[in-house]
Amino acid sequence: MARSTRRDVILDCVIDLLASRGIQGVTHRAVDEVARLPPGSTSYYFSKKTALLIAASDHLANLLGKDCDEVQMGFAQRAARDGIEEAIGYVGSELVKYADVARHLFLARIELTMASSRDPDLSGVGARLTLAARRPIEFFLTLISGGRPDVPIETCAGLIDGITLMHVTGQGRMPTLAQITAVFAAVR
Amino acid sequence: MARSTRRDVILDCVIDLLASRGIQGVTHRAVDEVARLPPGSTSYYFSKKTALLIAASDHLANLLGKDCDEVQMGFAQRAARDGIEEAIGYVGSELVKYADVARHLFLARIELTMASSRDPDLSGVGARLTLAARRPIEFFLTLISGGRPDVPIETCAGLIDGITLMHVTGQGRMPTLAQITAVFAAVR
DNA sequence: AACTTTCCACTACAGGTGTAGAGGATGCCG
DNA sequence: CGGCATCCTCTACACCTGTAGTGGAAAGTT
Repeated sequence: MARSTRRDVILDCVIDLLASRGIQGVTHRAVDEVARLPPGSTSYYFSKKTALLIAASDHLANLLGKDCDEVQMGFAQRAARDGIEEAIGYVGSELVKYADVARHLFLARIELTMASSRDPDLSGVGARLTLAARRPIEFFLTLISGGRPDVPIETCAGLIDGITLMHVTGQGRMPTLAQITAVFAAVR
Repeated sequence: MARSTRRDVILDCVIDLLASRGIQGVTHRAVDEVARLPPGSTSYYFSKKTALLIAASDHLANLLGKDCDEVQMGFAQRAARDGIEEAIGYVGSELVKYADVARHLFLARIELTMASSRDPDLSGVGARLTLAARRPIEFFLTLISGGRPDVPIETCAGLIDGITLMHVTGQGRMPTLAQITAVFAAVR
C-alpha cells in the first residue's frame, strides 16, 4: 500500500511528540528514539526539520480526514437504519468525544498551526490543517441546520477549538454535547 | 516603584519572544538581544529557564489583570455618565478589540498554558493565566446576564479563545461583537 | 581611605541539535 | 560470480542552549 511504512511510523511519532513535548521536543534524535529506529533514521528520511514538520502536517491532515470519513459513513449507515435524528445524534456525540480520544491530534494541530504562523517555511500548513479540522464541524452544522449554507462555521469551529484547547491543557472540563448543540442551535 | 526595572524589561521581552518565536525561541541569549542588554543578563536574573518562564507568566497575568482593571474603571465611568447600556457596549467592544491589540499577550498565554500542561515544573502556570484571562469575560457575562451567577463562563471563554486563536494565527477573521454577543445571549 | 557588599558583564563548558556525508549491508541484473 | 543500485546505519561537526562561576566596577559603610 503505502510505499514506505517507515516514513509513516516516523510521522506518527512526530505527531505524538508534538503533543507530548511540543515543537521543541521534536528533534531528529527524539523521533528515532520514540520510533525505536536506529539513530539517524529520521535524519535520513527528512534531513531538514522543516520538511519533517510539513510531512507531519500532511500526515495529520490525512488522519483527520480519515476520521471524518469514518463518521460520515457511520452517519449514512445509521440514517438508513435508525432514522435521521438518531444519526445526527451520533455525529454530535462523536464530535464531542473526539476532543478526548484524539487529544494528541488536536494538540499537534494547534502546535503546528501556531508554528506555521511564525515560520514562513511552514506557510500553508496552518490553512491545510484548519480546513481538515473544520470538515466534520461543517458536516454536523449542515446536518442540524437542514442544509442551509449560511451557518457561521467560524463561530462553531472557534467554540469547539477553544473549549477543547482548555480541556486538553487541563484548564476545563470536556465539552458536552448539550453545550455544543445549544450554541450551534442558537447561532444557526 | 518596582525595585528593578531591569527584570520587567526582561519579562516583557520574554512575552514578545513567546509570541513571535514560540517557546523554543525563548533562550537566555535571545532575550538579552531583544532587550538590548549585555549577554548574560537574563542568565543572571533567571539562571534556570523554568524560573524565567514562571516569572514571565506572573508578569503576563499582571498585565492581563491591569487591562481588565482599566476596562472595569472605564465601565464605571461610562455607566455613570452615559447609562448602563452604553457602558456595557463599551465593555463588549473592548473585549473584541483585545484579540487584536493584545495579540502578543494572547499568544504568549497560549504558549505558556500549553507548556504548563506538559512540564510539571510549570504546574500552576496554566491555571493562573486562565484565571486572569477569564476575569474580563466573566465581568462582561455578568453584565449582560443581569448578575445571574449560573452563566456558562466556560463556554464563552472557550468561544473567545478559539476564535481569537484562529484569528491570531491567520486562520480566521477577527471576532465581531455581533458574533460574541449573539452566542453569549443565546447561552445565557 | 579602606573595607564590604551588591550588582553585573563576561567567560567557560557540558550537553543537545540540525545537517551532511561516508561507508556498509542487501538484493538485483548481467 | 561480479558489478551495481538501493537503502540504511553510523559518525562527524559546527553551532546553539542551559547553567555555573569568576572577576571587577559601583556604591555604601565605618
